[in-house]
Amino acid sequence: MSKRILIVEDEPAIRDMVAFALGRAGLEAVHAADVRAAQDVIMARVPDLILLDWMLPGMSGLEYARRLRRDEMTREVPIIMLTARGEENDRVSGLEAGVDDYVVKPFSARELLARIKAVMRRVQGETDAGTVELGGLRIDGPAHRVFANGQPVAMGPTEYRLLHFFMSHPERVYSRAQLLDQVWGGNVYVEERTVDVHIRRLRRTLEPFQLDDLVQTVRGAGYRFSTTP
Amino acid sequence: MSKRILIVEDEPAIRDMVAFALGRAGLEAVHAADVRAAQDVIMARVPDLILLDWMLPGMSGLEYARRLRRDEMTREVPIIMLTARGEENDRVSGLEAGVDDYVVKPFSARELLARIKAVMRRVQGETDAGTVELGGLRIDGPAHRVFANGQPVAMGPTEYRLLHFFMSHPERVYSRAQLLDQVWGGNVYVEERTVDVHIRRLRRTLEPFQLDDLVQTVRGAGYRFSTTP
DNA sequence: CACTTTCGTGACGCCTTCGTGACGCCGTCC
DNA sequence: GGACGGCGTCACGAAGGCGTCACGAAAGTG
Repeated sequence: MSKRILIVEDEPAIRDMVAFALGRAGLEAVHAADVRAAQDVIMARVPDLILLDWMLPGMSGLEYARRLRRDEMTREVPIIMLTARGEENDRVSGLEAGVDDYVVKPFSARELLARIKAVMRRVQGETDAGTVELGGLRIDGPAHRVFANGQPVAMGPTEYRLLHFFMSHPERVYSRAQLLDQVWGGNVYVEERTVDVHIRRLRRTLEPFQLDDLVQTVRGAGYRFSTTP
Repeated sequence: MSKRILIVEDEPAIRDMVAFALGRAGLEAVHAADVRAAQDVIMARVPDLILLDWMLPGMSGLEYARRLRRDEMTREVPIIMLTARGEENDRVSGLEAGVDDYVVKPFSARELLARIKAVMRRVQGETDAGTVELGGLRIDGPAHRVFANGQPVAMGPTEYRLLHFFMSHPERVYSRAQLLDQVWGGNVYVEERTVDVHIRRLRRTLEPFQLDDLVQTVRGAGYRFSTTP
C-alpha cells in the first residue's frame, strides 16, 4: 500500500504539477479543490500527508489546519502548507498551529519532494490507528471508549486524550511541555503543573483496576507509559 | 540546564540580533564568527542546536553542515541555516545534507524563535538516537531508561546524564572540568569534587551488577568509561 | 620512609521536584 | 436557573537528589 498524499489546492496548474511530481516519485496523489471535498477524501481514507494551500475557497488554509489538528482522525497526519512569498507573521502562526513545514510558491518539484520526504521520515514510526490495546488497557478510538481488563471505564475528555496519546506512544518519556503540545494542542497557555494534576486524575481512574502504575514518573524528565515497571 | 544555541555567523548585526532574541526567550546563545571558532565552542560543550550562516569565511555553510553530520559528536544536533533569498536548488541540497530547516534573511526574531521551537520539539520526539548499548549496559534514550544485563536500573537524573555521556564517548578520558561542561552544562558553578561524588553514586548503582569497574579513574587526569579494565 | 597530592566515601542540610487535596470558574444539561 | 462535572491553579507536604564537607585511604614524590 503506497503512501497517499492529499492535495488541497484550487489552482489547477499547481495541482497538476504536484500530482505529476508525486506520481513520478511513486506516491499516490489525491486531489481536492476545497475543504468540503477534502473532508470527503479523508472520510474515505485518512491520507499519509496533507499538502494544504494557504488560500482556499471559503476557509483559510490555516483555519483548516487547526481544524485538522483538533480532529481525532487527522491529528497526527503531517501537514505541509503551500504559501505565497511573504507574510512572515502568518507563517509563524502556522508553525504554532502545528503545521509541519512550509513550501513557498513558486517551488520546484524537487524541493517539494525533499520536504515531503523529510517530513515523512520525521513522523515515521508514529503512525497511529484509532484503537490501541496495551497492558490490560484497550482504547476503542471510533467509539471513544476505554476498557480496563474488559471493564468499561469512564473518564473526562482530557484524561482520555492523555491516555490515548500515551498508549499510542508507549515506552517513551514526554516532558510536561511536550505533553501540553501533543495533548492540549499546540499553543494553549497553561501551567505545566496542570499536567501533573491530570496525570493524577488518570492514575486515580485506573487505580481500581491496579493499572495506575502504567503511568510512570521520570524525575526531572517527565512521564512515561510503560508496561514494565 | 538551559538550552544552548550556537550561532555561526560573521555579520555582527545579525549575530547580535539573534543573540538578543535568544536571550529574551531564555535560551543561551554562543557565538562563533567562523568554522574554527565554532569547533572550539563545540569541543567545550556540544550545543543543543546550531544556527548556521549560508556563507562563511573559508568554507560554505553547507559544507560545514555536512562535516557536522559526519562527526560523531554533532551528528544529531539539529541545524537551521540562515540563507539569503533565492537559490532553491541549494536549499534542496541542504535538506538532503541533513539540515533541519531554513530561515530566509531578512527574518524576524519571532519567526526564528518559532522555527527553533518547532525543530527542537520535532527532534525531541523523533530521535531514536540517544540509545546506546555497551558492555552489558543499555540506555534507552527515548524511554529514558537504563538496563544492566537486561535488568532495569533506577538512578537519579545526574547519574543518568553522566552515564549517558560516558557511554556515548567511551574509551576516552575526561577531566572533571570537561565533565562539568558536558554533563552539568556550561555556566554552573559547582565544585569539581562534586564530580567525584556522582562518579561514586554511579558506581554504587552499578555495583549490584558487577559493572562498577566500567567507570575508571585516571589519576591526575579524570575519569574514563571503558569495557577493558 | 616521611610527606604531599589525589581520590573514595559517608554524612548532612538545602533545595527542587512531585503528589495531592481543595477551590473557584465555566460550560452543559435538566 | 440550578446542579453538575470537568478543568486549571494554588498551596502544602513529602520525598528524593544534589552539592559540600571532612576524614581517611591510596598513590605518587623525594
